[in-house]
Amino acid sequence: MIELPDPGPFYETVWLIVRQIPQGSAATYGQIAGMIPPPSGIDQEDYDRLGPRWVGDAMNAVSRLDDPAIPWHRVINSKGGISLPPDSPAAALQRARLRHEGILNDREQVDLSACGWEGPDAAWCEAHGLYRPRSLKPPAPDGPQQLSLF
DNA sequence: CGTTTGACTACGC
DNA sequence: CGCGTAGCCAAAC
Repeated sequence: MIELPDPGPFYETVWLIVRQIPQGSAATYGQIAGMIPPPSGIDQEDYDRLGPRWVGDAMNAVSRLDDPAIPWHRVINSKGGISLPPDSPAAALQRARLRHEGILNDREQVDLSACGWEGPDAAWCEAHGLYRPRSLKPPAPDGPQQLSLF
């Protein structure tokens, strides 16, 4: 099934991470990139800029592999939206899967503050030489916010 | 083998 | 808050 000659360690690492995203959660390209140390020879500064795009490349490659073990649909952009061309079949599939998991709101976006992935546990990250991801949820300046409903 | 494009983001209006 | 832009590398053409 895998026809790509050698996707490279970076892609493999991306796929490894994406496999950890649980049903009902979503991660962003930048978030995933931020978990991976810069490939050798790449400045941190450059990597911050390019990493998210490479993650996108890895997702593009995965759709060609069509590996059901990699929940690529749970990877979205920093705005909580789908980055595929809206009219493409792949986008339709992603929308359908996200909707099926109940995390796509009426504006066809994922509320990252509610469904944003918090990442694997620290032990897992350390075991794989990865960083813990930054949280996608809004900063809590002073402990858990009281939900002021009234 | 040169050109074009893109599954990104941060930033400015 | 939505839309346009720059920057930048690797794939895809």
